[in-house]
Amino acid sequence: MSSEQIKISTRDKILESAIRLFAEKGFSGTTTREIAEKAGVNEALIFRYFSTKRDLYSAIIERKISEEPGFEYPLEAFKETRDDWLIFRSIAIRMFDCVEKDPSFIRLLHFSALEGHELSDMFFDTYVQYQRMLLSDYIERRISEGAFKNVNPVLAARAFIGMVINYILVQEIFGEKKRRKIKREEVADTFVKIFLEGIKNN
Amino acid sequence: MSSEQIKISTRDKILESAIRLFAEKGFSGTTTREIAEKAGVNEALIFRYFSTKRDLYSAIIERKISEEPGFEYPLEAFKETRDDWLIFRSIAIRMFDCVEKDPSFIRLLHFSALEGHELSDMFFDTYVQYQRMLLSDYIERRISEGAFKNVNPVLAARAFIGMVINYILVQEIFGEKKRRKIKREEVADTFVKIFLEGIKNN
DNA sequence: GTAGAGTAAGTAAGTAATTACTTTATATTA
DNA sequence: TAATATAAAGTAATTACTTACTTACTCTAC
Repeated sequence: MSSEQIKISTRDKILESAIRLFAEKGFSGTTTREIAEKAGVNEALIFRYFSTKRDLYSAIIERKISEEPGFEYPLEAFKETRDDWLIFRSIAIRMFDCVEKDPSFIRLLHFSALEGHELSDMFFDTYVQYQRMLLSDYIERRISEGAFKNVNPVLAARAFIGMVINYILVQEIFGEKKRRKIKREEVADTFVKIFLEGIKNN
Repeated sequence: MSSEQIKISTRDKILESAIRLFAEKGFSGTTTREIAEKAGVNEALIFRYFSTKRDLYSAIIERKISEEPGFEYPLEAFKETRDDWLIFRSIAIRMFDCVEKDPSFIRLLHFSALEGHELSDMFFDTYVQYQRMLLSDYIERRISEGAFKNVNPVLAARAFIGMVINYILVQEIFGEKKRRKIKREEVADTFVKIFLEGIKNN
């Protein structure tokens, strides 16, 4: 009870290293031997836990889908607050946080889409569609309240998410990370400012 | 001189089918046998024209880099016009056009970045960086003229490009293409409206 | 407590298929 | 004649995946 050793199961070791490798080099760029080496287990064990390499990949995506949603929002805030600045800013910051906490996530998402994995749609829906829906609902309400201009709320949501996601994508995948280093807060503030000034009435 | 047959060289046939396959399945997801089959040439010929598979990939990226820049702007317009609406709208439309004309382009760009090809940086610079620079220069000038708010011009440029690119990306790579079908013009108008209203003074 | 049985975890070696790439010998064309 | 193409066969390495076997742990019976 006192000195409980944290024993990482073999299954988890395999999953962990597979996530990192698939995120780094994609499905067909990663070999099961590499995965086993990185996990420090025998290659044959992979196939004891997962019947095929593709199965392992699917297990990873399923796990990512069911895991803490990464950028989960204060949902109540969406319904009670009308503090646009706070809401949009917190969404942007939350997206930055999510990617910083789990850098393999965005690479996995893009690899699985490009490589056409069967679960990539669900992956996409869980994160992107859901988020977009929440945001466009909020925008729609603000339009009907007369606070926002009368624009297509889905397009407006996509505009805002697009700014942020694309910024992150360029940093993470196109490796601009190291070159420029603008503070996240400045980025978020600028984007929110442009967007809100652009959509607000008056 | 009269009945000049359009003879597609073997090299071009190989390049052509390799572009399509690499864009579809990535570098490590594509085999040289497939490329040869699709091109209708013998597999051995690939290695007569390109010493390795990697070489072929590089040749493709180099070709895409040197090719007509896809979305080339009316550069003079940037310096002479002050019609913000026209400029931003034409940029957005031009990006839509480019991707529609050559759907493999955006997939190649993303695959090469994810798979970490050595030329992917140059690829990125040629298209994204250059375009961003043009746009941020324009924004900077408009700020100094007092037409735009005083925001970081590079961030503003990235905000606008991000909206459009992300929209395209989701349609093309995450396959939302078929589901929704909003007219490009409506998308462009909405984005430009939000952006310009957000950045303009008064 | 210990023998033994049952089960899970681990391993080395090997499978057949596929990979990028080569070779050689034979056509076709300019 | 000389470059360019083809087909077919073959290379060594690598691939995903399997096999047959050993070890380690756990539970039960006495």
